[in-house]
Amino acid sequence: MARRKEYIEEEVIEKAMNLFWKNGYETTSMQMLEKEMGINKFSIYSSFGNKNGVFLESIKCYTKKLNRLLSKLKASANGIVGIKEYFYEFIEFTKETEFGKGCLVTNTANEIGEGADERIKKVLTEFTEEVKQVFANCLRQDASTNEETIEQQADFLLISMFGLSSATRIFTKKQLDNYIENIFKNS
Amino acid sequence: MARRKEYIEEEVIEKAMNLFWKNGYETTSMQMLEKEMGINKFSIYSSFGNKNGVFLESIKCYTKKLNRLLSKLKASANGIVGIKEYFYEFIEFTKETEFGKGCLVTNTANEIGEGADERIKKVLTEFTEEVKQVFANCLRQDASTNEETIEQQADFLLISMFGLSSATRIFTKKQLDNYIENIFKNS
DNA sequence: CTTTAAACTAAACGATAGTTTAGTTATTTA
DNA sequence: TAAATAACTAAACTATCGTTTAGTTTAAAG
Repeated sequence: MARRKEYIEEEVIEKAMNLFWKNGYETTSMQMLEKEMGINKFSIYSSFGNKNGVFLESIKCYTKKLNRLLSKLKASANGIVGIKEYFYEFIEFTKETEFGKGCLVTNTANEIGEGADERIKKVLTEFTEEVKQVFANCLRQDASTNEETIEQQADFLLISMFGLSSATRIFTKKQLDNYIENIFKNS
Repeated sequence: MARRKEYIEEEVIEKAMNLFWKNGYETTSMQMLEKEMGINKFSIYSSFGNKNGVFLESIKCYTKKLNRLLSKLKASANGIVGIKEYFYEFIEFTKETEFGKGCLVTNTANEIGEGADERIKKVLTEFTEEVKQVFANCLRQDASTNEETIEQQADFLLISMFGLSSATRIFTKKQLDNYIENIFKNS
């Protein structure tokens, strides 16, 4: 019975996501969000509750983006070679935006503490677990290995992803490529 | 010709370091520092200039701590096996404090952006480069390999350290051990 | 058209951020 | 022992934080 929103929530969240991605959670202020999202504080609060709410939706938006890469890996039947390709695509993905700010999920995992919003912690652990399962499924496509080995290899690749994410913030493309090659040396 | 300080700067910086280590730079406020360091804000500012100054000295204090582990590696002549031992000692080191907050250097590298204090960025890159050189020297102790390979292997190990640092915040001891074993599988 | 309620603007909120200052206490040294 | 000066305490400072509220505009529904 009343006025319609003049903005699309998915659109403004994408802009918020980019700001959080670039600056991290703490450094990003509501004023910065207001400016970047192009809407008033009132609108932000009525749509997302509070700053944590904006951040939560931003991470969901981010994981949705990353999930496009991940679905490609899910669909592939190239075993560990597919994972290697995913690693290369991942470093390209982190360069999609002009700033070299690693991976929002990893950045957040490194930034937040125990007191952090439970919903955010949940999204992070769930996404991390999902990535691990995708890796594990790929590994099962290759020569027969027992489940314990697969689990360990998947963990290894997952932690390697954390290193790669940090590395994209600091190291050169050449160093990143070299890192990936070393991970998959015996594959 | 006047009163003496009632605190030792090295001692209060160690306390500040623990707070930054636990909470990160942004989350740690001057009030928290005041309480933890046990001295007045005036004293903090007269000793360290500003919050950035406290943080800078905290990182220097941290790298000094880490350098004790590193000197052990420098002194060792066990080649890559020595590096592996260092990795294991490193995860123990991150558990020295009751909170599992990874490595302060890595945390900071993941938190700060372009606009960060140049002195802090300098300390981080210098320390990172030093670790890489120690790794490289160890690698030279082993079977003859050319300099390019050594450089690449050192980069690989350095990035692996970043992954391990993040991982200590999230993963179990078992998973960390498994990760290290995988890194050095073919050694 | 009029009613009605949601979405807008913009200003204000209290709390806390990092930093500085005024005034007091203490100790060295001449 | 007195003068000088650095370190102390505690309060105030301005700016900005995240959040809320009061008042206006807009458009859907009766």
